[in-house]
Amino acid sequence: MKSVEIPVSGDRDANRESIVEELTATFTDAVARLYRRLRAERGGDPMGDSHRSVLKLLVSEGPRTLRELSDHEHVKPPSMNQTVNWLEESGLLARTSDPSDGRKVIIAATARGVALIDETRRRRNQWLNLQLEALTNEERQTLAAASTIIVRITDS
Amino acid sequence: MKSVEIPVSGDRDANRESIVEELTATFTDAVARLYRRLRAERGGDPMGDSHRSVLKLLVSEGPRTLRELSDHEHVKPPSMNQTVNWLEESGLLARTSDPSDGRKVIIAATARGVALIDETRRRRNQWLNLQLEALTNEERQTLAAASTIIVRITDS
DNA sequence: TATTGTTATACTCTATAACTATA
DNA sequence: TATAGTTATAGAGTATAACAATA
Repeated sequence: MKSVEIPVSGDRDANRESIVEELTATFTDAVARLYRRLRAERGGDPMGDSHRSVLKLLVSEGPRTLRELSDHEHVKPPSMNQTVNWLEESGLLARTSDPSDGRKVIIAATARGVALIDETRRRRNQWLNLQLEALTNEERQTLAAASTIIVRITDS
Repeated sequence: MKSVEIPVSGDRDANRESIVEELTATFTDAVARLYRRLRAERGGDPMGDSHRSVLKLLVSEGPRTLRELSDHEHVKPPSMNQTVNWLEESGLLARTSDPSDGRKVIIAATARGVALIDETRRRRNQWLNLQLEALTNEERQTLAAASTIIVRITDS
C-alpha cells in the first residue's frame, strides 16, 4: 500500500519530465506554425528571412567570415554561401580577402545594404504588427520575455 | 516651447507603435532562429515537420478533408496534397471518399500512423527538452503563456 | 593534415497554373 | 458557376559530397 500512499521521488521526476515534454510539444508546434504563417504573410518581398537575417547581422554587428555566419544561423557553409551569393549579386554585401589569412573571406554589408535594412525595418511584418497591437501590454511583455529566453536557448 | 514641454497624444501613439514594431522585429527574429535551430537538431528523422504536424492533427483530432488540412497549416491545397501523398505512400494515413459529397476526400490516420505518433512523441526534440529542463519554472511558464498567445494569433 | 571557402547536385516544402469531377 | 481535389512545374532554402587554396 505504501507505494500508493506516498509518492516517491521517482514519480515526481517523471511528472516534471512529462510537463517539460508537454511544453516541448506545445512550444514546437506554436513556433513552427507561427513561422509558416509569417512566411505566408511575407508576400511579394523578394528578400527571404534567411537573407534578411544575415544582412541584419552584418549591419548591426559588423563584418564576418562565411564560417561565422553559417555557425550563427545554424546552417551549413554551402547553404550560407548561396545566401551570401544572392546578397552579393544584389549589391547588399561585399566580399574581400582577409590580409592576415588567405583562406578567409571578409563579408561586409555595403552602404546600400545598410540603407535597405534601415528602410525596411519599419515597413516589414505588417500582419504581425497588427496582431501585436491588438494584445494587452501584459501579453506583449510575455512575448518579449519569451523572445529573450528563446534567443538565449537558441544561441547556447 | 510648448511642443517640447508637453507630449501630445500623437507622440504617445508613435511611441506605442515603435514599441510594437520593436517587439515585432525581436520576436520574428527569435522565432525564425529557433525554427532553424529545431530543424538543425532534427537529425536523421525521415519525417519532416510538415508531415509530422499533419499526422499529429489527424491522430489527435480525427479525420479531415484536404482543404481543412491546408487551411489549418496555412498552406495551399497543392502543397498539402504533396504532404498527404507522402504520408499515404508511407502507409501512415488513408484516403476515402465522402459518401455525402463525391468531391470530398476524407483523410484519416491509419493504425500505423497513430502508433508512430505515440512512439515518437517522447523520443523527439531531445535538444529542446534539455534546454527547457534547464530553465526555471517561471521561465517555462512564460514560454507556455507565449505558446498560448502564439497559437491564438496564428489561428486568427 | 586541418581549415576555409566553393561548386555541383539533390531533397524538402512551398507556390502558381491548369485540369477533372462533383455540386 | 463554384468547389474539392489533383497534376505538372518552378522556386527558395536546406543538405551532402567533392574539390581548391591556404595554414
